[in-house]
Amino acid sequence: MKAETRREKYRSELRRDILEAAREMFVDEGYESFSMRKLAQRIDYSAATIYQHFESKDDLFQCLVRESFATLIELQSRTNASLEQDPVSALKRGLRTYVEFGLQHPNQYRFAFLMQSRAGASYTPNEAFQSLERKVKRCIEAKLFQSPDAETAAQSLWAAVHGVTSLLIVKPQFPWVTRERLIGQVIDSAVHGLLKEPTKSRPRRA
Amino acid sequence: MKAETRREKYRSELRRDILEAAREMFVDEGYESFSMRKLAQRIDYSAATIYQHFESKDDLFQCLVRESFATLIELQSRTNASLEQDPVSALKRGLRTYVEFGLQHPNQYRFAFLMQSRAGASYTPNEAFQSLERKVKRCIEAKLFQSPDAETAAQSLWAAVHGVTSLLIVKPQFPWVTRERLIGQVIDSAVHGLLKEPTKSRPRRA
Amino acid sequence: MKAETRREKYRSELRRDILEAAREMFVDEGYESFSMRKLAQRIDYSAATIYQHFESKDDLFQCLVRESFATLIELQSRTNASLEQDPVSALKRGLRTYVEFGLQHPNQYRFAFLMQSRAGASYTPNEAFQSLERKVKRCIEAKLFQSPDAETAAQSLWAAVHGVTSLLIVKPQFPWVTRERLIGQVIDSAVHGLLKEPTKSRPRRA
Amino acid sequence: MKAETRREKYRSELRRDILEAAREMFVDEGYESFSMRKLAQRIDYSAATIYQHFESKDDLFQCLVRESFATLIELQSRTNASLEQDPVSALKRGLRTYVEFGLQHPNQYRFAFLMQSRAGASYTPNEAFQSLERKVKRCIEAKLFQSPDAETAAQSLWAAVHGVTSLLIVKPQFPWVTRERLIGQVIDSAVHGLLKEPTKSRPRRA
DNA sequence: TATGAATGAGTCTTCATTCAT
DNA sequence: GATGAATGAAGACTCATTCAT
Repeated sequence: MKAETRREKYRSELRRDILEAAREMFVDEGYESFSMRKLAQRIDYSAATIYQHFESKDDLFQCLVRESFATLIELQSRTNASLEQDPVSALKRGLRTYVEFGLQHPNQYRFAFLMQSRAGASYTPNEAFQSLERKVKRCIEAKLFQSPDAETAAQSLWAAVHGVTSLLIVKPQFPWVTRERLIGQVIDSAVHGLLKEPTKSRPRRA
Repeated sequence: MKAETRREKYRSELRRDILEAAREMFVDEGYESFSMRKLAQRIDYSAATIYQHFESKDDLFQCLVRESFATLIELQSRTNASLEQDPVSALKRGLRTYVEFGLQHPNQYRFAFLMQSRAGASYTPNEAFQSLERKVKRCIEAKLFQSPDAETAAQSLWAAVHGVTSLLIVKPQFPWVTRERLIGQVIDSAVHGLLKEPTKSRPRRA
Repeated sequence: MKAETRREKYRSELRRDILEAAREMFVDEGYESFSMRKLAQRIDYSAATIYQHFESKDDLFQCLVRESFATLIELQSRTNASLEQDPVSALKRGLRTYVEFGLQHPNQYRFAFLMQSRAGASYTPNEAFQSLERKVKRCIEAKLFQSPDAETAAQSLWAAVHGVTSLLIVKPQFPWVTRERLIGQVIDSAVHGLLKEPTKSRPRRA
Repeated sequence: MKAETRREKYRSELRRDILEAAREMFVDEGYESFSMRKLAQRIDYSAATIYQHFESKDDLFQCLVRESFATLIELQSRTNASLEQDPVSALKRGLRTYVEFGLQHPNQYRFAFLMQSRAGASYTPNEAFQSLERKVKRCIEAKLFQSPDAETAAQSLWAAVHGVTSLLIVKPQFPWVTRERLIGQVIDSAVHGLLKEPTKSRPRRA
């Protein structure tokens, strides 16, 4: 029994090693340029070994994508959990988390939100979007938004954060202002555009 | 004479065919997965023929990118021409034009803003962006914006419109609210987020 | 008639242009790397035009080789013609001409004397060798050589000059002493090794 | 253990097969015309298999060149070991060994001295030449040569022996006199051409 | 369980050559 | 007589994957 367990533990450790190395390489090189052989070399195992843990290159990649989404969703729900009194702050926090996730997992983000074709659709659980919608609804319930239209609100917010995220990923060489500044401005504008006038505390940016 | 002309016409037609087919394929499969052989097969010519029109895969790709940008830029400059008195309205009009361009030429848009080739760096003529920046500056000169930081303003606006545009293109099956409504909300939020308080005439959306 | 002639003249001029350009390119790039298209480009004609003057790449090349040999043979016979009183000097002159020919037409030389296979054999008219033999015989008739064995003498001389020539061609990057010095030494040794003792005026090289 | 060994043995056998086949093909067709595909076909393996043993066409070629030189050098150094009192005899023996090496390993010789790859420059280890130079220097130290210029002397000797060797290899169908006779004459002439007069004991060849 | 060996299919690209115009 | 267009065949090389050991 114990031996079994030890072996299993070893097995899953190797699996993790593979995933970790693969994640870095996918991000660095993109899906097509990623190669099983290079991965094998990097983790100092034979290429065949990888196939005992993952069916194919695609399988490996999808595992990573699923993991990433799980992370995103968990991050989002954690944001939910920590009930800030202010639903607007909570909303902003969620949006920030979304952007940060994208910047940290650019390849998964690409696959999830920038590609259309092939298996593309299946990669896009919009669970992440639902989390955003929930936060919007809380703002509406608190009568902080001009309009009770949660869908339009959520979608416009999504558009805004997706905009920054994807541009920063796809055009890294563009002469952007500080990431901090840009992301802040986008989120602030998008959220404040939905708020009722008086509630609004405008951001104080130089 | 006539023969010459006919030949030339034929030649440029073939060139167009290649470009059109290539565009679709690049969009469907991404830069790396795209293959000259597959393209050749699709247009029912030998691979070698393509090389009489384009130096290399990369050359072909760049031509498409350039085309896309050219189209967008031309549209933008047309918008510029019609000088509206109100710089904010002009700005909004420009943003709308941008989104509409994307929705009407989704493949061109993809090329310009959603794809990355390996050689990436040099492919980003930001002429399109400059047109936007000019409109922003006019608003700043008219003291309508909170901050004189034209760059941050322009970039945040770009992020917003790029967000809607790309989401609508890439996720057409998502249960969006009306395009009109969504686009309006995004643009309004993004622009109003930059305006000074009093100037602001909030949009009247239900 | 006249028109015909003019046309013919033009035609043969073009033929010459092709040959001249091709010769340079063959020498620069070697047989395999030479390309009809590059040749066409260089002479500012279409590739197809070349095929109206030469059946194939190989035909073109063989024409050049034949020309080269004709040159070599002519050079040799000219050496013969100018009857120097001294048959030894005539012999040496002939050997020198041989080496110089090789260095000036390295690619033809390669094909003639360094390659074995394929059509190789046909490229090697040993007429050139016969010219050498004749000069050797004159030395023997003048009782200047130790042995009356013209064949051995001629072959050993050929070996010597072929040795320098081919080494200089194949190993250009070797740190050779002056070409002049090396060639001189090789020829002097090879010839003097055949002479009768007293006749011998040793070369005075430092 | 045994399995490992067997595998290794098999592996190195295949490596040898590849090398042997490649050598013949390189010799037959020249560097450029040689093709990995054709090689693969000939040894009845896929082209990809070759790449598990050699990095590239050039790598394969270089291995063969190195092998050839190694063989020659080993033979030469064996000659050096047997110190003969007479430096001239030692020199002649060395030259003979050189020629014999060429005749006994014509393909190796071809590689070492008759072929040129595009990347040429670095392929010429002149270690083999140095062995010859050392023997020449011993003659000079013994004041047997007319000139103290070891370089010119050694190079002219190399030219002579290379000349016979390569002609005998490349033109086997030529009506040569006896190999013995020809080689003897070439070496004698080349060496004696360098000696001081009185020392010279002319060869007594009919 | 891990792996070395092997491969078929695929990549981009270049070439000599033909043919209708 | 000259040529643009077109192509099939070939080049080196890489890859994901399978399988016997």
